[in-house]
Amino acid sequence: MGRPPCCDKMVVKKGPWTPEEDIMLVSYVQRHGPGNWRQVPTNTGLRRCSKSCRLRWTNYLRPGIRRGDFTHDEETMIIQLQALLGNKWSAIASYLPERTDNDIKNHWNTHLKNKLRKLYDHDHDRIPSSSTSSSSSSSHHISRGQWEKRLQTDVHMAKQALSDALSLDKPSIFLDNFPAPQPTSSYNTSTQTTTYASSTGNIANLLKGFMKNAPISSKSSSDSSTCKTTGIDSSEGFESLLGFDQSFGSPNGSDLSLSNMSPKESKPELIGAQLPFTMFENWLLDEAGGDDVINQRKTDLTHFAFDQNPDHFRN
DNA sequence: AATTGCACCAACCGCTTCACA
DNA sequence: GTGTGAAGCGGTTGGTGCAAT
Repeated sequence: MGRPPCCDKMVVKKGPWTPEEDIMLVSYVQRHGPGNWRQVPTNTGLRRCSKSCRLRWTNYLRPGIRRGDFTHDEETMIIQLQALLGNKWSAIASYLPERTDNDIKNHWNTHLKNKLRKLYDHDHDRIPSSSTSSSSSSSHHISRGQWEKRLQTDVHMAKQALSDALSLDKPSIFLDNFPAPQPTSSYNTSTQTTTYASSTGNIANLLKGFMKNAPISSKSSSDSSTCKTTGIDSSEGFESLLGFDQSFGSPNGSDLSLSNMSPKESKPELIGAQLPFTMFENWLLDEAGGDDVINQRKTDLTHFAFDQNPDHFRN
């Protein structure tokens, strides 16, 4: 016997939220705080699944969410974090506190993934197929094996750079560019009171839209035009975004430098904060095995020299 | 002007993890 | 240790708007 549904599917409303519903939810959360979502439909009269309420709050109404255009720096961070973490959107979102995991996921799926694919397809086109020997290939052609090896190297270098960043007794380029992860969906209740008081952005917009009697959610279009204005269309532009050298002269896919990141974007209040062992460390060290191996790896990583290949930190 | 195809993104679904009795 | 409900998470879907034909 399966788990009973979280709510009566015959009664709950589905589909886009109306401004009225948003206001009901916002006012409830302002009074009671987020959490206990099960009670929200009952207490607010909203004919919505508790899950839907939580999602609406987390992904849209929650204060502190920045919507609209992803900056170049944000895109760079997402790409690099995705390469490191995979599709762990909540983990990635923890490094971009103003963005929701859903937003990042959508942006990745609709923009960044396609750009990466184009980039790699472009390179694939220049790679002789494995069945046809590349004995006569020109100098800028590399074999499929070489290409795959370089990809592996990219990932390896990224891991090394990251590990170095996690070395606590050494200044870290990584730390300067990636702020400590922040809790995302699990809303930080210790700060919520003040945050509610200043939850001007989303709620003000919400009310503005409500006053105009215009749906606010549907495409806050000016917001969602994201890459139409800022997107990098050419693979050449995307190279610069990634720091890739498309000719694979060096494995720049591991470039963790975000030196062009503005102070605002790098969230200076977080820089230098001692990182607790996070999922990054766990992820790295999980692979290592026993404590001896871990300690050895940390020692090794401490001596990893970033200037082995200055290209890694080129803009 | 009508139709079609595509991009975008909010919201949903179902599985997993967490917390607690 | 086990069962149960709540919350978290990632993949997917469906509605909307816009551009191309």
